[in-house]
Amino acid sequence: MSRSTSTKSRASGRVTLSDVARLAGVAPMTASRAINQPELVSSLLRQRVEQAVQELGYVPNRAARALASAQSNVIVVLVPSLSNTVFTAVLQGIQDVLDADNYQVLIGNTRYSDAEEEKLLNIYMQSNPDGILLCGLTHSPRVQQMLATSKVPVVSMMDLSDDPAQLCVGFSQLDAGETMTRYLIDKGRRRIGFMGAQLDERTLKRREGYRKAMMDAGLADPQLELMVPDPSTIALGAELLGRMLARVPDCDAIFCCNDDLAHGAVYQCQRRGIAVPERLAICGFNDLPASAWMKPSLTTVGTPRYRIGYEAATMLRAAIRGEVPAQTHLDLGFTLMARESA
Amino acid sequence: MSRSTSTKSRASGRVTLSDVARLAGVAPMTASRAINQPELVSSLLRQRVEQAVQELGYVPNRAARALASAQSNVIVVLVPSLSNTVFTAVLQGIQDVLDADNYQVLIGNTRYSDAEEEKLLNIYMQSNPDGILLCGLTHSPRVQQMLATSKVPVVSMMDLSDDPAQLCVGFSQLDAGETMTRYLIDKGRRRIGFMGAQLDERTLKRREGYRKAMMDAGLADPQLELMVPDPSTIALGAELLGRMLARVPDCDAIFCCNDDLAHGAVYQCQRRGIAVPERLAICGFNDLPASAWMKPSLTTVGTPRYRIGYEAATMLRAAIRGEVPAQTHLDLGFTLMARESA
DNA sequence: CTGAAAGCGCTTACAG
DNA sequence: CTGAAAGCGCTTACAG
Repeated sequence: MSRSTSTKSRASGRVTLSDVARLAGVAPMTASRAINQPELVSSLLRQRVEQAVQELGYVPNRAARALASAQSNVIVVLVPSLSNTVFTAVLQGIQDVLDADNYQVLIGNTRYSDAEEEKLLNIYMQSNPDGILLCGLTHSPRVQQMLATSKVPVVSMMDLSDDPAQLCVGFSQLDAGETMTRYLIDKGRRRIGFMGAQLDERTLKRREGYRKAMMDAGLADPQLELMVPDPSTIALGAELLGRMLARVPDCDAIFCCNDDLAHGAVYQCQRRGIAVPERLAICGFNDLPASAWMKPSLTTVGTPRYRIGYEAATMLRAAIRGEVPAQTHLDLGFTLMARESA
Repeated sequence: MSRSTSTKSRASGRVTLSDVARLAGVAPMTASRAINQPELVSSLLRQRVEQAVQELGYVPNRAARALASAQSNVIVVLVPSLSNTVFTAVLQGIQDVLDADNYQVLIGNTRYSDAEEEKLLNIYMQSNPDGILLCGLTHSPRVQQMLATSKVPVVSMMDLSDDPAQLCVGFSQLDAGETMTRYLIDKGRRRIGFMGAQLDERTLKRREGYRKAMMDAGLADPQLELMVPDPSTIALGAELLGRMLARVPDCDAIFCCNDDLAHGAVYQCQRRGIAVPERLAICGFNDLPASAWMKPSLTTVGTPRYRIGYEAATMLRAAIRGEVPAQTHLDLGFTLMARESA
């Protein structure tokens, strides 16, 4: 696999801009312009360059461009999970904005781990990103420091910050948790359990809302909270339902921190012959596709995940361009979906 | 926001390797070695460099490294969907192999479109990837040409190729489709429908297997095939079930090309009071988490998606290192999951 | 509208 | 084990 020439050159063998320029009979600078800012080049030269590009199959070298221009056109997105469709919908929204714009989106999966987030961000900072999209408001001190010193624009997704300076797009997880709980209380439920898994920031916020509503109604009871750090799955929901009923036999409703858990709880009730919602009301969070179709259909909270990604990317792009944002906090709201299960 | 110095410098203001070297009192080359190949540097200088890195908060510039070394450490992965958990599991397997290795994984979502695949690959080739991971065996001529001329190692995922030279990891989609159909025939079903959506390569291969089994049993009937190009969803499965029964009233089993469709079909049967499996057997493909838990539980085909990603990434890494693969085709098989619905 | 020069921040390929 | 020189493939910042 030796090079055909015997020079000591480190050339990669790939076609470069200089090759294109030579074939087109112009300076590399002109070839560069013809490709990136064609309106600045006479149509004659532009055509000659375009033809040379075609003929040689020229592919620009992104690393060289990034180095010379000090602009990477890279956007880093860190999500806590790829198996949770909530975040893949967020990613879809992001890509729909950014793909069209010649941005390269680096997707990192933090697996709900602060340490992993730190590690990924550390690696991705090497790519000198133009902007960063994160999930949630709380991050490790080192992550906060990295972001602060880099001065790269950041938009936080999913929740709304208390800090007015922080760019964020989402909805109040706390309000949503409170709203769902009040709905159950209004339906006459009294012994309302809360089932939480993963114990990520959003689950804890939803529980805060649950607590607030229970407290206000004078129904609070620590026994009613069942929290485990395991990842949310249907299987876990099925298991936790059993544990909840064993611990609180008179439990008459369960607010699951997300739909996966709720699905598992409903399926478990079907197996055990527990009537939903008559004997036990069950509700979830996020409104996954199956929730509307299963029997009984699931009462849950609809969340604007696709739009969160879409609007966050739009806001980030504006920030990168140095535009002053019309608003730093974009509240996209949530929707209570009252169905058969509660 | 002007620079503090009045030089014409294009310097980005970021800390560079030279800054580290200066502070450590060594040449940039030595600083580079201390960071990337520490075993080649005396422990004294190594420590001085490490301290300088800490003190300055040095972050290496990946673009500069890629340009100088002609090695990007980028791996491109193209999947047809991010909302389908099959592919997010594949990605998980890939990341578990590659994240540890300082590779940067670029994830592209082709949305089941050849044109989009072509566009994404075109853009990603600018990053000069060390290797590429694709889903499926068939690609547009231009994609094939790009891959051929670039000489970048490629591993195909999901199915097994007829071409012995093509690196691939997966299982026979055709055999799986045939196996599931024979299972239904062996159960005494005669009017077995096939419901397919998206019409991607894998769905068509599964249908081929279905046809083969039906033909062999003398049960083939074009009326039994219901194929639509729309994306697979639960809602679509529910709708298609209605259309299938309207068209083939004596249909006694339905093989859905994937679990989403099957879930929708089962839910629709529940709504219409159609007994599953007594009146109508329903089965799916992929064994998503809900399939084992729903009532009736879903008969389906278990597929090794995480392992496909894991093994494909492992094979690609070996190919990048120039190792001769022990085998070019890795068949990970599939498992018929016989449950309640069929 | 076009181009010659310099430089982005690293690593290769030597030489000592 | 250490380092001076050159170069990777582009774009910036000028100058004409």
